[in-house]
Amino acid sequence: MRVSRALIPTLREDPGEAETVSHRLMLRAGLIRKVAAGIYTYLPLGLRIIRNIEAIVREEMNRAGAQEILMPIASPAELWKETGRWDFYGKELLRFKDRHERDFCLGPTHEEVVTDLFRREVRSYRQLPVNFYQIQTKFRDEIRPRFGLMRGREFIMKDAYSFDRDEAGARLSYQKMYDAYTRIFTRCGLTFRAVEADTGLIGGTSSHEFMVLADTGEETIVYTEGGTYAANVERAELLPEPEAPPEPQQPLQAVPTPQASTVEQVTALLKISPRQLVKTLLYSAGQETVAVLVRGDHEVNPIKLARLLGVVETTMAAPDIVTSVTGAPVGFAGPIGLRNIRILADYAVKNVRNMVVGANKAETHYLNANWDRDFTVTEFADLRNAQAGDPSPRGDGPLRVVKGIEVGHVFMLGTKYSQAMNARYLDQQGQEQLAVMGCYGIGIGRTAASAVEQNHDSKGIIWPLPIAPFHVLLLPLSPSEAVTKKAEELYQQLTEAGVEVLWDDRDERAGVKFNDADLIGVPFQLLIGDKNLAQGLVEWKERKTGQVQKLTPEQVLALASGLAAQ
RNA sequence: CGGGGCGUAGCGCAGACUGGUAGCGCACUGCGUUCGGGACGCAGGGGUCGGAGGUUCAAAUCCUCUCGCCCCGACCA
Repeated sequence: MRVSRALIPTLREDPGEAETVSHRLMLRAGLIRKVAAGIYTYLPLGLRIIRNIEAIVREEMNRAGAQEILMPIASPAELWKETGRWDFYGKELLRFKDRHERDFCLGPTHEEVVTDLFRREVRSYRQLPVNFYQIQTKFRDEIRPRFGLMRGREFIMKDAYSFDRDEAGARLSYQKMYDAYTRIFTRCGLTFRAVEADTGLIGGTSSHEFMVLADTGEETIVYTEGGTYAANVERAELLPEPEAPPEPQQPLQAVPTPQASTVEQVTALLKISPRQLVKTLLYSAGQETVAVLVRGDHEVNPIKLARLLGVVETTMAAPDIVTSVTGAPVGFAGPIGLRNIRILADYAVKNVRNMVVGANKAETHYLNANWDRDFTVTEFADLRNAQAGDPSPRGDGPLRVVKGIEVGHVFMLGTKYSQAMNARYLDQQGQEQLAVMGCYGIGIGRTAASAVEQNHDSKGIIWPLPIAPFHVLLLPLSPSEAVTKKAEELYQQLTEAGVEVLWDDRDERAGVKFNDADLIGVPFQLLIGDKNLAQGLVEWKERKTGQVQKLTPEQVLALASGLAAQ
């Protein structure tokens, strides 16, 4: 491709709208342009990267035995009503009506549509297992789209759905996808980790997320040094702490804490450690309000709470509920004297003696409260987020914390959707059985953005070769006839040899070309200048290291052809 | 949805407080010179100042409403 004929609108300056590295660089390198919040056009270079990732995904999915199909973006409400997700999915599901006033939505995921296909077309155990996948545009009306392709509303996703005869089969299908994902992200040149995860809106019995490690990641993951345990912090399990030796119980005492309602303020005022304070948080779970006790230096995990209570979702209680339950303004809730409400406490609270708690009275806290003397805990449970230093549930050392970007997610669905939609097959005995499902997603655009997060320097992007928009960027450095002629010749020879070459044939000065080349991040630059050419040499420069080799055109041809063949 | 910020030429911004008919850099067009890390000269083109309404002799500027975009938050009582 010739730069002079292509739309590659690089920007000299950082666009004002972008903060994150990948967002900024993808705009500056002329890969994408925004159409609306979270909605982007892929320009020629950006699309080439997307297509490269898709090709790797496709190869590995096919290799794993999955069959490619393509489902529609619009789907009718009826299917979603069958599984209850028409109501359950909430505002993220973009709904609309057709001209006949029939309800439709833009598919955020395709369990309903694929399960409908399965129940209509697949009859026999002999046809199982099957795995259908597609690479398609999804729409999720995100609360807050951000960071360019990282969290878009419209985005390209590979989604796959497996159907098996039984749990054991489903586990095999799941493992195949897990292995395929490992190969895919490895081939894309990413540093990643598969972690245990929560199943969220998709549901199901268990899941793993594939996390690209990056400081800008929106997800927090915990893992152990030895690598035997890794989980999303939403999911990471914490075991009960060993019981601490008893301490003498001090008398309960109410103290004024004027202007101090947060943990920070109260601990500063009373000159105590946050570990000595126990927060009392009120949560709404459906109609019920519950009190949740966690140590001052810990955070409640609302997903764990919801799971314990057997509800879909828990939210912080509204201030008026807090006031009516505790009789005090927000900031002074405590467990002592709370009536008609379940009091759930995190395991760690059990070991806090003579704790500080809110007094259910404005600007007042209690000192020296003890759970076995002053109030009743309905249940101790794992209710908080793991943090660095917590013990691993596998007993293999302290947990460490890193940030990650979720690029892939695999789920064991069980029979959640087959049951709801009556997707059955006939087994060997002629009996109807529910298909056991799994589903598996990869964010294609997010994978591209993650690659930028992990591979860049101050000058721009450094694409891993397998997903790079081109293998080689050909840079004639002067407009002399000799240079122009040699560039044209090499362009043709390389292209014929199967090397993907971007030829910067613009009438620009060398500096401009160098800067754009570094920004776009094609892995290798082929420099043609008068001085070297006079000796029959050209330069081969690696973007990542800046290393330059002076080679003959023949050597370049051999080298580049070898790379392209990889 | 809550908080903060921003919409002025393709991009980055100034002008607004103190109202007087729009400017800078880059990019773009033409000609010439230049040519290995973002060249230079000369001559040009391009903006209903996000939109609507209002105040005023006069509005990018003041007031009201509205649309869009970005950032933080939406768990810590």
